[in-house]
Amino acid sequence: MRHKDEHKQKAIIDATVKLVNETGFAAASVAKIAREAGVSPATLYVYYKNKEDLLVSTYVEIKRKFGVAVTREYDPTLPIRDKLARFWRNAFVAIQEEQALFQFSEQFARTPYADLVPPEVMEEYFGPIFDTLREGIRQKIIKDLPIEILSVFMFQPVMQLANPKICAAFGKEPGDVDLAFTLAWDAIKL
Amino acid sequence: MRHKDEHKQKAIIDATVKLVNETGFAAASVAKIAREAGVSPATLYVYYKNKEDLLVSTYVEIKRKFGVAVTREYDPTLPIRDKLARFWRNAFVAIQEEQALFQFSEQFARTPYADLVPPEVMEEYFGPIFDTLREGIRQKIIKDLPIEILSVFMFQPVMQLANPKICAAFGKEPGDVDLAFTLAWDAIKL
Amino acid sequence: MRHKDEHKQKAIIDATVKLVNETGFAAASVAKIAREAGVSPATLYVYYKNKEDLLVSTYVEIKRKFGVAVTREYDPTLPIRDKLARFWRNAFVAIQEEQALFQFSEQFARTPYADLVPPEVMEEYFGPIFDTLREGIRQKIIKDLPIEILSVFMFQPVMQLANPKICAAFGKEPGDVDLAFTLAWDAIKL
Amino acid sequence: MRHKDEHKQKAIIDATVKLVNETGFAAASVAKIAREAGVSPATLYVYYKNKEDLLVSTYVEIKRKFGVAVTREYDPTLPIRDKLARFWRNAFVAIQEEQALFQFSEQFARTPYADLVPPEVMEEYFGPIFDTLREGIRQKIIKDLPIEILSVFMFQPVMQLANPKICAAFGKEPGDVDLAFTLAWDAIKL
DNA sequence: AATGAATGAGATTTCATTCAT
DNA sequence: TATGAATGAAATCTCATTCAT
Repeated sequence: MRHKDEHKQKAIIDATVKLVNETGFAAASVAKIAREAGVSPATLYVYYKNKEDLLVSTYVEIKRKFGVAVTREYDPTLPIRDKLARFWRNAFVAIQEEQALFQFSEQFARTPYADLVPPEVMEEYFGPIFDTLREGIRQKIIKDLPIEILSVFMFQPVMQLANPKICAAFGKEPGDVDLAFTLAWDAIKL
Repeated sequence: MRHKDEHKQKAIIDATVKLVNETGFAAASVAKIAREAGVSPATLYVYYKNKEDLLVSTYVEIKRKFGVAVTREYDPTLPIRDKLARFWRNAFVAIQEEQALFQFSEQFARTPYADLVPPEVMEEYFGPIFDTLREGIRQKIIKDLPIEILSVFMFQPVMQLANPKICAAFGKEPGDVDLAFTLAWDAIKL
Repeated sequence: MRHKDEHKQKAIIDATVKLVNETGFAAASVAKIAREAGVSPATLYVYYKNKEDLLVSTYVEIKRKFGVAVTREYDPTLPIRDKLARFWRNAFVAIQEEQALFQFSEQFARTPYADLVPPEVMEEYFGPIFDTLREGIRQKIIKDLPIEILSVFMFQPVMQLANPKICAAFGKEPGDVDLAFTLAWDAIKL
Repeated sequence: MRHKDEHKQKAIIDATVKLVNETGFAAASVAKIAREAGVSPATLYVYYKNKEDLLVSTYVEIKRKFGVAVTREYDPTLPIRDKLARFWRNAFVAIQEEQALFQFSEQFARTPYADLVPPEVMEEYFGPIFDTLREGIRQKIIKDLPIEILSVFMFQPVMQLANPKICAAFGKEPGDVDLAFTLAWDAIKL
């Protein structure tokens, strides 16, 4: 018997991301995704239970990738501010480098589909960030507020800044990222 | 598509928002929207040219409503910080009060459909906000950065904070909103 | 608005019966039925909720027709034997005249679909037959056995005899039917 | 398709019968049958040419089994009535013991597939029964009618009586079967 | 012999829209 | 204006079967 073809798996995910980004969730049909991926629509059902499974799995996989990218080179010995700065810069770079994946995840996250993803999954991928914020609070460096709220001020802006559709002007000059981080930091620091 | 039966018009918009929120754009079919609104599918085409027109019009209408709500009681004589604080609070209250409309607009905005809406429309609704930021820069009260970037730090967080799915803990206590505004202000103030 | 087209309704039922008889339940697809009926597959779903509804409704309708035909000219004053003879002859004629409908119902009845039909429906259509058998028992003309068992001996044979595939030789000669009824009567009479 | 793995062969037949009985011919797909049997869909094609072959072979095999069961302990020296009584009782017991196989064969026999089975095959399995009826006619013990018609009156009822779905009340008491045979015998005896 | 992967063809059903009233 | 009927096109998914191992 044959083995599952890793190449096909990747082609399907890429096609899904591309089509959803270009045409939206509503118009991204299984047939079109399959054609884009160069496989038969039936083949898609060898890899995924159904369309929902395809979309949710793709989302989770993307979130995992970003989780890895953002927490890359995590150094627990750094000062709080530097740790957060690294996460911030990592996030900015990752989003810039994988615009398509990011756009997909942003679109997906606003969809009712998103409720199907268990929250533990997300928690796992971004744990170090939350830990760092908690540590900052304990050390009285960061304002004593719920983690979700601090996260919103710290990381929501970077997601917009890295999106050239929204902030075309941003990120071209060296120093832009450090400057923007300062704003985020100013928001949450004590 | 004007002045036919206002009551039916509203029923259709409400049904559209409800269905898109609950089932997503892909599953919100004309037939289901019509059933939810208590009219025939054909009736829908009396009010809107086609499905795209229905969705885009609904979005623009929602944005208009939020524009009005956010810039309500605009007082040009107030200090910069107080003007922004009012926008902020208005936004928070408006989102809280019209969760469904807000959710729809968030979902819609990430859709390729959103590109069909001319940017001037948005500019018109939220003009006073941009003016205020520009004025703050001139007065050297706010950091001298592109308006889009300041907007991101100032208003992106409130959109998340007002969403109980993301920040369940927020907004229950009096003072929450003022406190949160302080964070946003700290980010952009000089 | 338009009205539902009785002609189309009938065309769909006829097409269903024809295709199921000729190709079996498995091969009788909605598309083929629609084509045979001269309507769009989508139109079929205006009249029936889904394929199962189409098949079950068709079956119930056929049973109703046969119920009417078998109990036609029911005369409560006749002797038991004559009443049963009339049911018997009616059944034979009805089956002969509507071979296709009968074949469909026979095939359907052996299908798991048949369990979806509530038994009261059948009871209603064939009530007079059961009443007559009960009366015969009371009058000590018929063997005192459960109605189902008597029914089996009385009416199962006629269903086979009227089927030319099984009994090609039967029913050509006048007197065949009366003769065959005698066998059924001999089985259940005291 | 002979003598590979008898165990697998049996598993496939059992799965076929089970699925056809529970979900009908239309829904009994090769994939589901294979899963139920615990083999790969491809394996099925080692044993049978195609799906049709699987179904027809299963039917013929079941008919063979019932033929053997019904004519078991055939004693040519017995009187006509006793020979038929034995066939009758054998049939009743066989159907009762192999409800699933019987249900499958009943369902299959009404299907257009059934026309693919050459009639000689059936004749071979049930030959002794037909011989006995012919003998009875010759001895002027049984009514002089075509064999098919006598068969219908003699054996159609037992097929229904042994089906608990139709005759739930029947067969529980000792003597039920003998009593019922009397009815069948009364129908055809001179 | 046995199998999981792969697929073209086709299944059922729903879609957005128009028609006739 | 308002609508239920009607439909071609397209949706998702499963089918029986073959392939490569």
